[in-house]
Amino acid sequence: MANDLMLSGVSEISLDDKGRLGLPARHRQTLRDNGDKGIVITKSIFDACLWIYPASVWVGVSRSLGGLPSNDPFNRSMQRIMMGGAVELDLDGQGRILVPAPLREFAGIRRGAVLLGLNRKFELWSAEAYAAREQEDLKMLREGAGSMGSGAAGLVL
Amino acid sequence: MANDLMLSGVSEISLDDKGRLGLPARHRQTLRDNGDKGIVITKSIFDACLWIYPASVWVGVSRSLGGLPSNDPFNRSMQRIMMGGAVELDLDGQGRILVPAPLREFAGIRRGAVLLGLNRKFELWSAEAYAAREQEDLKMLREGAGSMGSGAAGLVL
DNA sequence: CACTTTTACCCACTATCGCCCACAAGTCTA
DNA sequence: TAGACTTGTGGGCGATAGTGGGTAAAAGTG
Repeated sequence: MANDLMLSGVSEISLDDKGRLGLPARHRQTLRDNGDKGIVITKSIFDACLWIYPASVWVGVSRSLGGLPSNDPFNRSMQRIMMGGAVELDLDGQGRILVPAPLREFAGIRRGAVLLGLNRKFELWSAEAYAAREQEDLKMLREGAGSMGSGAAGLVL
Repeated sequence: MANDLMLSGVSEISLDDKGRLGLPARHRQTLRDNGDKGIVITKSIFDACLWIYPASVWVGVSRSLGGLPSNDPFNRSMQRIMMGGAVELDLDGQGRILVPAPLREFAGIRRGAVLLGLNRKFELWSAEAYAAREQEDLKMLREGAGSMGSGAAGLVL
């Protein structure tokens, strides 16, 4: 069941010269268990990184996106970036995907990359961008812990 | 029952060259009694240390994290650090776990480490970082006892 | 229609991880 | 006090995951 997916974990991955990215074995396993054969890769609307969805999750996401009223410019921007950037891909025999050049460029990914499991999707960062992002995240968390965002203040970690 | 867990105590542990960490026997026993076979290790959002959750506790934490609205940057940072960092591991035959290299690096752990039981989870520190942290903790407590943090003022210790 | 570029599939190598065995030191018991 | 057991640590080895490269088909372009 797609809603039970719990993707997580950092992986340092290197793309080869052809732009292929090998999905870590544990994630391949998770996707298989979930009945997913394909994945959808698209642009993040928040950061210079890519979002990678299991195909079964993407259908729900794209449905929600498509259902947004398009009189709102923000919605139109979101649709253009996410729907427009979305490419459906299958894994090759070695469990790899070819990340399309425009998307690689969008995220500044050359060779070193970092793949983050985030519940229902993955985020793919260039190694450099991720290192910077991690520092920013930590800074924000450590400075702003007293004024936590919506819903987060009551979390018991 | 996961909510009854009462992990406590400090242990000085040394990781071997492969990055393996042997969980102290008394904690292994506690986890067994609790019906936990796996553990989840992730990054702390507050300090340069790692959080180690029994798998049964983690499911609740990750569900809470995943449910946070992602339009808030603070939430996204939290999700990226905690969900993104989270790796599920099983103990090997000797009751050890292999701490993934990116996480070891995050916490600056090389060989000497300190494991703290904190109710529902563990904190894993590098020996040096923990020594420094302990000094800071004591300093803060002695100087700031009059202005205790949220909820602590009324504590009967 | 021919040529160039890209992509998909196959094979192959190497570093790493997971599992097993082994030992040393400390602790409890008889 | 001595022996047996438990616990913490080290290391070897086989399986496999991660990466690189070649080749043939397909698609795009002039």
